[in-house]
Amino acid sequence: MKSQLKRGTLELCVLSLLWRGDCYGYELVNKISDVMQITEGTIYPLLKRLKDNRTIDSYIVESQEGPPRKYYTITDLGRTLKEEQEEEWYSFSEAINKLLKGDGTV
Amino acid sequence: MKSQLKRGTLELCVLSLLWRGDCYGYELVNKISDVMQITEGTIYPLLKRLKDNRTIDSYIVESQEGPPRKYYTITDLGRTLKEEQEEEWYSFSEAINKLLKGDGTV
DNA sequence: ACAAGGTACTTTGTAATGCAAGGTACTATG
DNA sequence: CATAGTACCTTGCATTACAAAGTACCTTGT
Repeated sequence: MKSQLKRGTLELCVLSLLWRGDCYGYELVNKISDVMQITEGTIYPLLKRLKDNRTIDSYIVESQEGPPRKYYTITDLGRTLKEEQEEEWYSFSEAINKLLKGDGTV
Repeated sequence: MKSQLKRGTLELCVLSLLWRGDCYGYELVNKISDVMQITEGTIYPLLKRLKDNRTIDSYIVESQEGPPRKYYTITDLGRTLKEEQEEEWYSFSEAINKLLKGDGTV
């Protein structure tokens, strides 16, 4: 059940992290799982969707500590989407908070 | 896409409204759609799930202004779940906000 | 009486997506 | 060489918001 809450926000989380700097997939998994429980099975398909979308792009970097890393970088389109989704998130979460508190609005 | 955000929170919204007093389905649709766009096709199946769950219960009341209304009332189990989900929502939304703002945590 | 519109409920099917589970392959360490 | 850690990817399932369509009742205007 809890997993349902993540829907729609995970994409924003990824865009937000990439907005601050390129990351590879495994790194994103680690960073995000500090904040909420997720696994690779969630992130890799999401990254693929975002790449198909042209929201992000990728490039390979060799590593001496293991297999090569696929770094992701946010595109201009991605930046636009990130701004939009951030707006949406804030207004949505405020609406929920308002409803939960039962301010006159409802 | 926006619809994805609602996942997991709609149930909490319904429980929260019923926590404050019994409502019939159509009334819930109207109250919630003040805050976010939803339709009957979303609420009625949800109410059915919650009833199967024993989270809520229902009773029929005749109406002079149209067809009889099916009022829903929250059960003790429902109250417990509402408290839990409310907690979850607050901690989840704060975690997202923290990630979006890029506080040291990530 | 009858059409139109609002109230109220229900069901069916579809799309989106988080996640478990399984797989590949490389490097370093014991 | 076995194990563990890093890093990637794919398949299939479960959940759930929602469009669409249908039923049935009451009120109001003509």
